[in-house]
Amino acid sequence: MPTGTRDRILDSALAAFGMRGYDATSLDDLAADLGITKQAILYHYSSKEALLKATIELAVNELGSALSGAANPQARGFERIEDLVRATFSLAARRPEVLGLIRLVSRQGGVASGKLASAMSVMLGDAVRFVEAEMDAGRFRRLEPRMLLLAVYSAVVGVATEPEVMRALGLEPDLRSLVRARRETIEFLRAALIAD
Amino acid sequence: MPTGTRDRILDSALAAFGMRGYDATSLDDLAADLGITKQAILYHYSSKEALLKATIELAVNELGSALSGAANPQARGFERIEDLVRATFSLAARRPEVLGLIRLVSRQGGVASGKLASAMSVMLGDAVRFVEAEMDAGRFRRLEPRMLLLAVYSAVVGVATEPEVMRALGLEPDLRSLVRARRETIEFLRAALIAD
DNA sequence: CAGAAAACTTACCAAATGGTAAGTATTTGT
DNA sequence: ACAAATACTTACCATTTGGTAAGTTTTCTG
Repeated sequence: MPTGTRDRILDSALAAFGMRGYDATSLDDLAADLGITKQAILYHYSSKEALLKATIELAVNELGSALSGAANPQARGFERIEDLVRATFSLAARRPEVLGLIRLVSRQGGVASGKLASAMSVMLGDAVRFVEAEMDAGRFRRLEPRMLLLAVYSAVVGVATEPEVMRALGLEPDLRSLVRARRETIEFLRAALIAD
Repeated sequence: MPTGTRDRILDSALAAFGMRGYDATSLDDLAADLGITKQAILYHYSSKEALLKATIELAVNELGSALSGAANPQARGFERIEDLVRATFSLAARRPEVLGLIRLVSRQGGVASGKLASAMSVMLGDAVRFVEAEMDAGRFRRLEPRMLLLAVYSAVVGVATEPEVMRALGLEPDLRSLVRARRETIEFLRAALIAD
């Protein structure tokens, strides 16, 4: 629970931007939800765009700490991937808005994508090195590491954040289905990654 | 090239909604691009929402015909998946707005998602039956068919439509990279799907 | 060729939106 | 105790937005 008004605004904005979209969320809506006036928001954040940047920063930090908290440096090979996928699904269940916002920005690009890109490329750089090392050790199938990561990222984030497609497949996007989706995604990735 | 004004509006709207987003596109913008007035748009489509529904219908049809045109009914096993992935990437290169719009709507849900969901569930139903048959024949690894499709769909559409993540990975989202992404995605799926 | 239907345009409008200016209450440092 | 910074609110405002009403031109039809 955030204490200060500033944090409450940030939290509410992250939820609204991540779930309903940036353009679809007005400052008046946000203010009404928080029981304050729009100008209180503009006091803490100089503009709507500045608020967006702050929410992106928060989302990237949350994703980063969720993943780094999960990544046991001892773990080798597929175990480590499994940990990361679990952490991603856990985040998707706990705070869907975080992945929602990251997806939104990473697709749209725009002003704030610079921050996201630079923060992501550190994480992705580590990931590339890990995958390369595993390939060299013969534990992972040899594929182009960056493309492989893109496919893995897309699959995991897509499964975790695509409720309408789940519905079209006749699956309700509730917690039980999400757990099954996680299990199946891990099996899918296991099959794709592990060298024979 | 569309001839009538009505078709030109639809085409332009699909491009704008799919690439920049629904809320981010105003009817005035659209009208200015087309060299007509906003009221000309509202003459052909009763409201912005009605226009959105029409663009979704068009996008679903384009995706449908791209996929059904690619799916050689003779093809069995992974060949068929390969054809579909190629067709999806080809569509992503030719008309990125089509996949963009579908992704947008499938994530956002909202009013128009009903149309999309019903159109998609036919295609997905066929896909589920195909995957199940291949599993029964022992050609595909046995996984939960619907979850498998969700993962495959997410991976393919994600790779094909996530330019910012590609950039974060140090890959320029140009045609050459897209071709490589396609090849790597196919290899990735081959490894994941084909039974030992 | 008349008239009516189709395909627009010009003229408005009410509501919503992001943002500014100025005032007020509250906390804080000295 | 007092000034100054902090944390707001009330009052506006220009612009944009989707949409309506009514008029005008073009095209089809009998």
